[in-house]
Amino acid sequence: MTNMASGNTIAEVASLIGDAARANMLAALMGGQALTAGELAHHAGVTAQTTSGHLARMTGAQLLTVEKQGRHRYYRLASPAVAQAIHALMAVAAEGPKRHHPIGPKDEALRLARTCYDHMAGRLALAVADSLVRQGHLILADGVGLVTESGQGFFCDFGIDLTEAAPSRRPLCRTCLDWSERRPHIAGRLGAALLDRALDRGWVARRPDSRALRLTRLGDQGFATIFALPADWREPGAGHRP
Amino acid sequence: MTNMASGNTIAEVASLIGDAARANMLAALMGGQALTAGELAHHAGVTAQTTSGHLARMTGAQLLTVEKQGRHRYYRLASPAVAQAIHALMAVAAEGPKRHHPIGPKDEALRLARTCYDHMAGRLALAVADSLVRQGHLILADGVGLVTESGQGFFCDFGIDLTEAAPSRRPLCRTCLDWSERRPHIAGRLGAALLDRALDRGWVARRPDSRALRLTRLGDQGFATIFALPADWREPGAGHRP
DNA sequence: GGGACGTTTCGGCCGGGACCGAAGCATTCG
DNA sequence: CGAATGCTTCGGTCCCGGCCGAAACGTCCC
Repeated sequence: MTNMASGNTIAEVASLIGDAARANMLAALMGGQALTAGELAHHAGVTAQTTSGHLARMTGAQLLTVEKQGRHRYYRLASPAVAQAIHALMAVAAEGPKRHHPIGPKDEALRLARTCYDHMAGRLALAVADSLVRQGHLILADGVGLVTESGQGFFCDFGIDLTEAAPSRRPLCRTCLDWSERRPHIAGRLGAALLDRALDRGWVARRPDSRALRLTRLGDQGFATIFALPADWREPGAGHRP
Repeated sequence: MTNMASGNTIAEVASLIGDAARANMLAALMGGQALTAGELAHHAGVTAQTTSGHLARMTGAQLLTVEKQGRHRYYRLASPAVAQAIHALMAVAAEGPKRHHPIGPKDEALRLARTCYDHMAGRLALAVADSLVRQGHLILADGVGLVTESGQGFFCDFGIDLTEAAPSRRPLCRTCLDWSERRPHIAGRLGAALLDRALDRGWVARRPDSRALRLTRLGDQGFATIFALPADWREPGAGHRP
C-alpha cells in the first residue's frame, strides 16, 4: 500500500484495450484512417449495438475521437500516445509465444508497403529509410533519427517543412521497429509527413479494406529517382549490408 | 473480417494488465527490482491466494519471470518490451483526464530521484541529462540520444563500456518522458548502465518499499563534480533555459 | 522433530460486463 | 411525406474471472 496512485487508471486503459472486439477495432484504426462505426463493427465481428457500446466507452476514456458527418460517425485514435501504447502491446504479444513468422504468406502486399498509424511501413519504408541514411540526410541510431543539415534541404525540397516551432511535443523523427522485417523505419512527425506527401503526389494509394498501400506507377518512378532506391529494394533481405 | 490476425493476442496481454490488482503489481515491478509474491500481494492490496493466481497467469503469458530462492519467489518483468508497454499505458492514462498535477505533494522523494524500470528518473536524472548535453557528451533530440565522440570517452572513464557489439537489439540510448517534470531523461542501455554505476559507487541507494532513490552524501558530491550539476538542480523548474 | 512462514491449490460465491433482439432517433433520399 | 440507412438505447441473459476461506505443500529455524 505504498504508492497505489496512478496504478489503477492504467488498469482502466488496459482493460479497455483488453477485450477482443475492442482490440480488433483499435488494430483496425492503427491504419491511421478514420473509420465508421459500421466498419469497426465489421472488423470486430460483433453487431452494431455491441459496437456502439464499445465505442462509447472508448471515446469516453479519450482513446478515440468521433466526428459526425451526415449519418456516419467517424472514429479515429485520439492521440499518438494511444497508437504507441497499442504498438507496444503488439510488441509484447509478438514476443511471448515463440512463433516468429507465423503470419503466413497471404499478405505479401502488407509486407511490401502499408501504413502504420500515420506513417509508412514495410519494405518500401525500409528502403526509404536506408536511402536517406546512405545519402547522409538522416542519422538513424539507437531508436531515433536526426535530420542532418543536408537533410533539412532535402526534405524542404520534397515539400516538408521541418522548422515548425513545435507547438506539439511530438518527436520529429522516431523510429518504429518493422513488423515483417526486423529493422527500423521512420515514424514521428517526419514519418507522417513523408506519408502525406507520398499520398499527395499519388505515389501510393490506400487500399479500401486493408492497411496495405498500393504503389502506383508514378510512385515506382518517383521513389526510385528522388530517393535513389536500389534496384532490389523489393527483395525481403535487401539493405542488410550495403 | 479482413485481417483479424494478431489482434486477439494483444487483447490477451492488455486484459492481463487491465486488472487493478495486476496493474498495481506491474507498476511496483517498474521499479526494476525483483519482488516476492508477498510483497506484490501487499502492493496490490489482495490476499496471497489471489496474488498467486495473478502471478501464475502473468508468468504463463511471459509478462513476468520467476526465480525461486529459498521459500521466496522473486518476480520481475520479463523483458524491456513489457516495461515499455506499461510505460506507454501510463502515458495514455495520464493524458486522458486533464489533471496534470493531481498526484499530490506527498512524494517529494519520488520527484527528486527514483528508478524507472532499470534507469533513473526524477530531477536528478534530468539534471544529469541536461549536463551531459551541455558538455557535448550527448545529443538529445526528438526522443533519442546519440553519444558523441567526447561522450564515448566520458562514459568510458565513468566505467561504462559502450562498444559492446550489441548482441541485443536494445537501443543504446532511448529517452523517456519524465513523469513529474515534462522533459526527457536517459533510458535505454546507457540509462541502465548509469544507474548501475551510481549504485555501485554508492551514490544512490534503493529504498526498501518504494521506487524512490536515496541520494547519499557521496553521491551528492559525486554527481555535482563528475557531472558538473548546477547548484539549483533540486529546484523543480531548473534547466528549462540554461 | 515441531512450529513459523511463504506460497500454492481447491471450492464456492458473486458481480461486472459482453452479447444480442427489439425498439427508438437521426439523417438522407425518393 | 414515407422508406431506407446508420447508429444508439433499453432490457435481459449468461459466462468469465476476481475474490476469499480452508487446507495442503515446501522451506527455514529452533
